[in-house]
Amino acid sequence: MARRGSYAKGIAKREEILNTALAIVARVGYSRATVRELAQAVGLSQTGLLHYFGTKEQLFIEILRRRDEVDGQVLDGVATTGGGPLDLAKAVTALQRRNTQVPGLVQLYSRFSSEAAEPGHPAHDFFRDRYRSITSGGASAISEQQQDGTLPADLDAERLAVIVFALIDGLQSRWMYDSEIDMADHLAYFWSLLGKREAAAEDEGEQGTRPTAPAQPPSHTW
Amino acid sequence: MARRGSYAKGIAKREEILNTALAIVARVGYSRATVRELAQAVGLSQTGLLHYFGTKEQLFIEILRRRDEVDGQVLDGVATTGGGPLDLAKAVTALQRRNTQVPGLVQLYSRFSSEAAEPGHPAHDFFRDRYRSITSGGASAISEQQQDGTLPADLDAERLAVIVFALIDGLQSRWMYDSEIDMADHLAYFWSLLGKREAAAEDEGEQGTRPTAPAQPPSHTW
DNA sequence: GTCTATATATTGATAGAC
DNA sequence: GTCTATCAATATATAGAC
Repeated sequence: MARRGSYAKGIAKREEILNTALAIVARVGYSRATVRELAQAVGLSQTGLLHYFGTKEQLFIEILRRRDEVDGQVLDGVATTGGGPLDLAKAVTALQRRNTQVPGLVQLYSRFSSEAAEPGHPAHDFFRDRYRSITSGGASAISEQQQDGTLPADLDAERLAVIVFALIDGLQSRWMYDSEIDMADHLAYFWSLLGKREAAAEDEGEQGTRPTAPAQPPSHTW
Repeated sequence: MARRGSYAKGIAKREEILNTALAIVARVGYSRATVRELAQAVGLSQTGLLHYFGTKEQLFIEILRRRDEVDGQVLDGVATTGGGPLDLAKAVTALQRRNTQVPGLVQLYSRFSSEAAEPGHPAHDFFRDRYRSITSGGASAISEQQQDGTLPADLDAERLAVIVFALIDGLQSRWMYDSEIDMADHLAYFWSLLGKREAAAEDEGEQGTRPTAPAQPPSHTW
């Protein structure tokens, strides 16, 4: 993109828009999140908003990217076992619990990803890459935990990673129809079925956001 | 609905439309499955098609109902262990393998169900009820297998049922982005993690449609 | 029952002024 | 950078003839 005018200001405004849009979508969901509606919510005209993102799809992609970033930061503070490897069970369970608070985002993800499944869709590559990324990241985490002894060594890390993230998606789809079902609880139960488990079991009840380790460990960007 | 004119003929035509539409959608997917397109495919005008189903949503609901019926019939011939209870692992694995052959239907299900997650959507109740139905059916099957000894007795049948069907949905979402991943294989692997397993393991390789038992057992309509 | 023609409603995108 | 005004593309639904 050509940089003219106040470059820094443009970025800042973009950030501001993104954060607001993220909050709006989280509340009103996908259907009402038209470009017009979003523009109005951030105090811009439709054209003004599109000026920053070009198309609706690009805007939504950026929203989801931002969400992933935020989630990654949350993970850093909650899912590392005292400087050890990422505790995947703890991580995904925490994120799933978090999702309960932002139904609109869950809906955005569900609908947008299902639409973009079509090969020619502008967001197709984004989701494809994201899937691969989280799967490979998840598989790595599992492998580390296996060496660590916190997960059984005979598990197929790659296949398990695919299964875990598929389960997460599926639970969200289900939850949208029945908010009574506890996504985090089901996820924790799944981990408990894997045999040996350290952290997954202790994460049953409340949604306490106790900062286990306020250190500054590596950022898990997926 | 008021019955006038040839009632039987109306039903027959409806059936014919449904079967054709099912095949069309299975091939072209959701986006191209507009009422117009579907109407043309069955040799009717848009209005002519809508005459039978009222709205697009109703049409799609009926298509999915029909699909479930067909799937249920398939199950009857493949997933019963010699007159015993339904082998859930075998059943869902077989269905998942079947889904590989009808990408358009997988897409229809994914997109339509994500759209209908919105509370006011015409198809919301259909999916809600369907989820409940398959979950309760799945939980029953698991319970029976536990008594039967083909599944560990300490499993939480209800929670496991939710997990299984969520996993199925999630694998489909993933598969649309990466048709290389073997849904049935991952599903089978999941079952293998549950400890004791009888039938799930033998279902690894090919997609042979050998009719294990050509009997006429009870129909599993979920 | 089925068709033609049309109404209606949305929405994302663009042109061009300021 | 931002806005007003407008375009253009769908797609569903309906009116009314045959």
